Amino acid sequence: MSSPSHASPSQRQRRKEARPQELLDAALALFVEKGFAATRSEEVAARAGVSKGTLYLYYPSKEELFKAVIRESLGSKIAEGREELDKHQGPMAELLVWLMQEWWMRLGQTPAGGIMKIMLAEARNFPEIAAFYVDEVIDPSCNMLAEVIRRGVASGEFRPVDPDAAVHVLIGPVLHLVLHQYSIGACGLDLGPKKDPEAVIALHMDLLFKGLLNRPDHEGGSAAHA
Amino acid sequence: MSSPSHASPSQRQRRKEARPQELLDAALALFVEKGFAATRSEEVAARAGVSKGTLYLYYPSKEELFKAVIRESLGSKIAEGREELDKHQGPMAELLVWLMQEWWMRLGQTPAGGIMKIMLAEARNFPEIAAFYVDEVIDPSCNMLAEVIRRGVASGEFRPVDPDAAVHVLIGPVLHLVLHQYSIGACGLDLGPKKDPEAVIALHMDLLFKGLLNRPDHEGGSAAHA
Amino acid sequence: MSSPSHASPSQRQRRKEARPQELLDAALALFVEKGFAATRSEEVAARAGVSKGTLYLYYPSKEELFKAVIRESLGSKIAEGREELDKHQGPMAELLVWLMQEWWMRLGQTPAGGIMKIMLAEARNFPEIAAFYVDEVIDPSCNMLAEVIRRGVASGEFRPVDPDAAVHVLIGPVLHLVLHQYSIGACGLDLGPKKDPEAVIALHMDLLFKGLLNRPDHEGGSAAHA
Amino acid sequence: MSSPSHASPSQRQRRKEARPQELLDAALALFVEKGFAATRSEEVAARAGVSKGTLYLYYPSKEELFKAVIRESLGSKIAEGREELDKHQGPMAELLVWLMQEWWMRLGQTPAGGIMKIMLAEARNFPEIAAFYVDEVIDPSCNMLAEVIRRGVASGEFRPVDPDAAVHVLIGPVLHLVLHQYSIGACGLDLGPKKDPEAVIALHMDLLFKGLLNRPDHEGGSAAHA
DNA sequence: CATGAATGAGGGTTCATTCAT
DNA sequence: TATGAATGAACCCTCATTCAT
Repeated sequence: MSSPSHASPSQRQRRKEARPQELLDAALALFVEKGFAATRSEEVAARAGVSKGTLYLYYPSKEELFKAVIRESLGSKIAEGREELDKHQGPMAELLVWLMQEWWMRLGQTPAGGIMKIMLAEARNFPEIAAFYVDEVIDPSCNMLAEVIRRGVASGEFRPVDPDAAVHVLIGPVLHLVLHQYSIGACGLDLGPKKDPEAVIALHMDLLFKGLLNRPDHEGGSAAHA
Repeated sequence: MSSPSHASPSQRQRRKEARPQELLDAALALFVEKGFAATRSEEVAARAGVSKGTLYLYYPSKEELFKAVIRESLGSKIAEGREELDKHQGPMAELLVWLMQEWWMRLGQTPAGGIMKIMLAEARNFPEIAAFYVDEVIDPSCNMLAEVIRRGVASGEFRPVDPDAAVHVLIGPVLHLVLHQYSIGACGLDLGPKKDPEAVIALHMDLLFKGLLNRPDHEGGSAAHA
Repeated sequence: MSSPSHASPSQRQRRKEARPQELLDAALALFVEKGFAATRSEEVAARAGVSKGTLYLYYPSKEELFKAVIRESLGSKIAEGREELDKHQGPMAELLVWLMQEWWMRLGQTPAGGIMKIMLAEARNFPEIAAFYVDEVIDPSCNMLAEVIRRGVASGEFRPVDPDAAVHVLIGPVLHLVLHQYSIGACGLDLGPKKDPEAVIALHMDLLFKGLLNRPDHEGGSAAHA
Repeated sequence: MSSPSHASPSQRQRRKEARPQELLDAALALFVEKGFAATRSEEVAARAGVSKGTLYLYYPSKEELFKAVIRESLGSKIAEGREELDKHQGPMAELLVWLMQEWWMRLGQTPAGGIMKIMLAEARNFPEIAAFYVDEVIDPSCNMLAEVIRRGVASGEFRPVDPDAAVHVLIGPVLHLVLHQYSIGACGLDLGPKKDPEAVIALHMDLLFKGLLNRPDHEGGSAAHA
């Protein structure tokens, strides 16, 4: 599937349609690992099992390849969350938990999450791509989450907070986990707490809803993760 | 301050000792702005007001310069917080607020915060630096914050939570703001909510302590998500 | 005529025999327009309505294609002038005028004239072709013209001049017009005098025969192109 | 002086100012010999005795180098002829002879003449340069020669001819000789008549003034070059 | 110490040529 | 026979690094 050299010659024709995807996969993996600038286009080609020149049959330049990687990886992932929001019926808190977990699984567990790291590292060198990323990924995501907060506040489920600011509190820890995983976390260092990201997310939700302060009033301290 | 070439001869002597620091400052600013790979060593020299060759009198290679920048920027910024922890008397919540605000001011408002972005981008290409960063920055910071949580829990101020996991919830939003500021936020795009980072931090603290859920002040526990 | 890809299947059979010529035509046009090195072989194929690979079925390399273009374009255009010389009866001056006009029409008005430009540009890179060109085109042409001069001198029609040197005076202006037309003249710049090449040739003949100097003696100053 | 490698190391500093000229000379020679496209920039550098990178310290691209070659070679050669025209007193015929001979010596005997060949070959690929060449070289030259003709006609020395058209007749043979010399003439072929370009020019002048036709009437047929 | 001219390995990209279909 | 995907050698240009001054 991703074996370097050309395996049997009879497969060539069949590969033709898979090539773009194979190249995108290779590029994503390497860009995440080494950064965009530090990845040589020949490496991408080699990882996809083709020669340098072949890469340029499918993408006219390294930068266009980068854009294609972003489009392909993030393009459709946004609309899905939106749909969930629209069809959800129960309390917003439930939806938020589901969204956070889903996000972690989609970004934290797949190389697509590494794109965030790339964007952070290269945004200033590629303003055009940064703008694309903001328009296609960041803005829709934030808007959707803000809408969840807004509805919760409107229904009285949530305290009255600024939805836009709350979104960043919401996002922060998950983003942190994702970014960490693809940079320092990938260095082979043994980082105690990051061993269990799901637990962090669970606690994040628990704290978000109930707060950190002890409330002697009623609940006798149902903390998460004893 | 940054006048290139030859100023008055008397100033030169004075400069000589400042050179290493001037070079590190220049390098830090550029690495943060453009990334390590995309910064040309000649640019660094020019920004420090010296010639290309001079740079190599102080640092044997671009990579060593990079390491020096990181080392220099990270050194000993940690101890201060530790002291504050030891001498603090009031509730831990107060200390946490002070620490978050302090952190934002020190990282968000100074170029040193850009180091986080650099580390994120280059950690995998410089594992030794990453290890250094973990040992000198991440671990101490996390340990200190964990200690704050731990004390709060012990005193009954906080609910019983896993301190290590809580640290990441705590850190996430601030880190997010800092990283954003040095990458996408620097692209000139207009990003609504990020216009007021202090408000985000304030809300972060508010939510952290009191939770998002509406609590009719005594009510029988409307906790979300058991 | 130049419809690419697959026309009707019946036309294809017919085309097969025309292919070599179509390829040569396409190559000639492009070599004249852009030069040999700057013309991509795929362009030649595309202009001939075939694929890149097909070109190599007919010509083993771009260089061989170039040689074939030259050979094909130059073949046997010389003999005709020769015949004219042999059967001509009147004064040599008349013949010269006819030859010059004929030459201009054949070279100046057809893409074949561009070959001269190509030869000039590429002769040193393709010495064998240059030799071929000298043998097949330059020498016969010059010899024929020299013969015209020689006869004119022998019959007393012309002053006694060195025929070989005279040939170059004869050729110069026409060559100049042809070359210009295919290089600078094709750049869209507005070049006053070159708007009327025929007038230049007419004047060339007039000057050649009667000279530029005013001769009060007898003929009452029959200048060309008042 | 033009020995490839770096001779003695002490000369380096001294060479610095000579470098641009050395590079231009090398580039001119190679462009004339092989054409612009077919000359590798590394070849130019090697011929100038420097490395590839050094070339780019002086000229930002191969194309800019090309432009510099043209400017440097042709820039000032035009005005000089003009001066001669202004201060000349005797008959225009004398001036024309002088100009033609001068031109041949300046273009035919120096590599600068090869630029004409380059322009011919590359004009269509570099319209900007072609425009420059027309403005700076062709137009001034033609205008000057037309002026000579015009004065001769006005004074009665010459027959009434169209000056602009006459210029092309005048130029043609010289141009032909120059171009030939740098293309086919440089292939090592033995080309009889071209062995003596000065003779061709002399005959060109003789024919131009007196014409080719035998004129029994007055002067007893003083032909040039028996 | 400081300079900046010079180097040359290396990276992105092109394109003549091949070959499986 | 025709195709066009694939190759890989070259080419232009950059830039980290060196070194003579």
